[in-house]
Order: sequence, then C-alpha cells, then structure tokens
Amino acid sequence: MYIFLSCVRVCANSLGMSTRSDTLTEIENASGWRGSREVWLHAAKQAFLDSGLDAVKIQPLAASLNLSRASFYWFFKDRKALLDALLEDWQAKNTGAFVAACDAYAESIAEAMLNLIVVFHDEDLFEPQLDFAVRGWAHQSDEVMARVNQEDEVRLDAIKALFLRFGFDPGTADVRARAVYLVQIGYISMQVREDQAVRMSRVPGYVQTFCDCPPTEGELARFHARLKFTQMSADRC
Amino acid sequence: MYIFLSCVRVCANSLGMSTRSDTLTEIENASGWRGSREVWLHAAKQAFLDSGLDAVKIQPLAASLNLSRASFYWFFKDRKALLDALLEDWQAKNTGAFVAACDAYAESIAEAMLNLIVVFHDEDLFEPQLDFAVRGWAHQSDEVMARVNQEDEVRLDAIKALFLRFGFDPGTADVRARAVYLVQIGYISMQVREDQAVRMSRVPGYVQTFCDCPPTEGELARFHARLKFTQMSADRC
DNA sequence: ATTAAAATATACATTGATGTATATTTTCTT
DNA sequence: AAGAAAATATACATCAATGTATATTTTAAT
Repeated sequence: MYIFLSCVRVCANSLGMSTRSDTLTEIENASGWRGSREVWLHAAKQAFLDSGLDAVKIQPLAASLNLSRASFYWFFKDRKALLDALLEDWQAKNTGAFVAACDAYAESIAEAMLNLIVVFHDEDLFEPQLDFAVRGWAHQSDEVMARVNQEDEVRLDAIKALFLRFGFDPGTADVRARAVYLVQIGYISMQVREDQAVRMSRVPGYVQTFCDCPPTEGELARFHARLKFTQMSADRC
Repeated sequence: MYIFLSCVRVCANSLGMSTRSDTLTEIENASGWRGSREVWLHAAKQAFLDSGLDAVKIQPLAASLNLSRASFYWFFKDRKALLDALLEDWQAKNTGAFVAACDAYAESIAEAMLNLIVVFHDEDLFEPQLDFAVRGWAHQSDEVMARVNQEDEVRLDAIKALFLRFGFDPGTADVRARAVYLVQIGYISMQVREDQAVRMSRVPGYVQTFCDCPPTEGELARFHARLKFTQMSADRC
C-alpha cells in the first residue's frame, strides 16, 4: 500500500499535477458557510501559482467559487489585503525550511549539500511555484522586489556559512554559495517539470561540481530515503 | 576620451541605467510624423522591461507618447500584434549571440567558458531584462511558455556540446551545462544589479567551479578586454 | 497649390474589473 | 421559535482598458 501511494505521488508530479488539496471542497469548513478567509485565500493562491499576480482578481475568483463578488469583502478589506496575505504566506513557508536545512547536522560537505537539495525537491518544505510567482510580482512592484531581495540575501548567507563551516575559503564559499542557489532559482525560473528519476540522476553530479567531492553511497541512500524515492517507484511509473 | 566614455558606461550600468536610447526623441524619424511602428514598439518594450507584460497597455503608452490612443491602430492591428512583435524581438536578439558564443573558437575549456560568460555581461549581445520579462509572460501564456522552453533547450544543447568538445563525458557535460546555464538564468531571475567590478571578481571562481580549472591570466585579460573592463575604469567610479 | 496618403484625433460602444450601500438569506445561540 | 450575527446577494457608481467609425490634420508628391 505504501509503495502504491508513493508511486501515485511521483507520477502525478511528473505530469505537473498537485497532490495537495486543489479544490474548494477539500477545505474543511468548520462553519456551515460556503466561504471563508481560507477559501478565498486558497483560490487566490491557486490562481497566483497558475498564472501570476494579474490572475488574482476578485471577479474571476468569485465566479470560480460560485460566490458573490461582494462576499469577498466580508473577509478582506480589499484586493491589496489579499495580496498582502499571499506575500505573507510565501515568506512564512519558503523561508524557514531553507535556513533550517543549512543549519542541519552533517558530517561532510556532501551530506550538507544533500540536506539543502532536499529542500528543493520536497514541496512540503519549499514551493518553487510560489517563489516563481512572487518573483514575477516583484517585477511590477518595488515593494515586493525589496522583500524578495531581503529573502535572497538571507538564503545566500546561510549557504555561504555552510561552505565556510566545512573549511572553504571565503572567496570560494561565496562563489559556490551563489552557484548552488542560482542553479535552484534558475530551475524555478525555467519552470522545469522533469521526472523525479531524471532529476535524481543528476544530483551526484551537482554535489561533485559544488563540493569537489561526490556523495558517498550512504549519503545518497539517506537522501533518497528522505524524499521517499526508490528505483522501484520510478520503474512503476 | 575613450577611457572617459568607458567609465561613464560602467557607472551608468552599475546604477541600473541604460546607455542606449530610452526616449522618444532619440528614435530618428525619417518621416515628419511623431509616431511610427518603431516608436510604439520601443515604448512598449520599455514598459515591458520595466514592469512586465501587464504594463504594456495601449492607453498608458499613448499617454506617455502624447499620441492619440487610436493612432496606435494605424501601425498595429491590435494589442496582440504588438505583443507578437515583442516576442519576435526577444527571439531575434537573445538567441543568435548565445549559440554563436558556444560555437566560437577557443583553445581551452576555460577560454570557451569565458566566451560564453561574455554574452551575459554584454547587453548589446543579450538583454537579461528581456529574458526576465518574457519568462514572466510565459507564466500566463502557454503559447509563450512553449517558445521559451524551445529556446532553453537550444541554449542548453549548445553549452553541452561545448563541454563535450573539450572531452567531458556526456553525464558530466549535461550536469555542467545545466549548472552554467541555470546560474545565469538564476542571476536574471534574481534581478541582481551588481557593480561590474564585483561581478568580474567572481568570474574566475565560476570558471574554476564549472571547468575544474582556472582561467589563465591571458584568458582573463582577453575576457576583460572584450568587455572593456579595466581596473582603472572600476576605480574611477 | 492641389490632391492623395498617411497619421492623428474625437467620439462611441463595450467589457471587465473595483469597491460600496443596501437588502436578504443562512446559521448559530438562547 | 426568535433574534442576533455572519455570510451572501443585488444593485449601483466608477474606472481603465479595448477596439471601431468617423472626422480632421499634417505631410509629401505632382
């Protein structure tokens, strides 16, 4: 049963589908009402992820939720309040996990790197689509751009500290940290939707490139385990 | 005089300003009319670069050009035609230079890598902002997304071929090509606006990381020359 | 100088979005 | 079952954008 579920997850992802709640019905409503702050926010986020900021409009959202447009204003002051909530959501989710991964215990630089790479492969920790959408938003808002820059700096510093911790000299640590981070941002920006197996196959190469040493078999096995990846699950799909 | 001009260029860039024609007045009008296809397209591109697709609107453009909104329709069928032209512009500019750089003559992998890095530093060859804006656009248009994916594949293949040419095995060539390209896309997506000197200082580190060998002094000097970068020009600013 | 064309402007019809004021309905509490 | 509250709906006023039809002006060619 476990294996079956795992396979479903991988296949769904490789088709670009989400495995988490997508529809209104999946949000449990404590009250007997159809709408709620959460319902609107969720719909807004979905539109934001799918098509960017300018798809986040009250009228279309209301239509898709089969709710009156005016009902929105019961939960939010105006559109701006909704967007603020989206940005808050982004910051809350896509930040903590990142720094935590850099601070996590590791016995080698390769293991540390794998700890970090895990974050980018596990959408429960980090949502690439959300990062992408926010960066698009930043293009039309200096305010958002400032917050994104802040985030980027925090993340870069965390990775750099990781390299320093394992004895890399400051200059190299800086360049490597950038390389590691930029590759991930690049992935996000390119909107690559690859098969997990393909992506997994490239991981050792990246580790080798960034750390000058490959991961051990044990490190790689632990990495795969954390992401619930098995060759079997790949084959089944 | 030459040095002075060079310095102006560098300083302007470090402030995020363009050195090319920005305003209506700088487009030479062969005819005695105020508007033209080029004028509208240029204004559209500027808005697109500055704030993304949803800033490309006839009404605001007309206002900024002090032209009647309806006059636009003399040169373009409708808004879509304008956007098509923008996309065409992107493809024309941000493609050729890229592949050309990968095919250029080089005696070492490091030199080849520097040939490539030049492209990303010279806005006359490749406009990062344009790439960024187009990627944002792709988020809300499957059609554009398809064209972007096509482009990315061409570019990646070109870099991979470069690594293969210098004897890297296929697996490594693939990963390295991705790393090189993704770092650049990441840079673009992060909207970094760094001082040229800072950026230059990181280049040898990147070459070392991606090629496993540093550039020679001569290679670096040639690289700097192509970008008209001198320590002096950096100091002046 | 007249005329044709090229370009621009004015006016109109339409659409899709925002936000508010005011019912109306539904749910929860007592 | 009644009343209060929470949520939803209807109706209205406004705005910013698109595109078209129809003048009007400007330029260039004869």
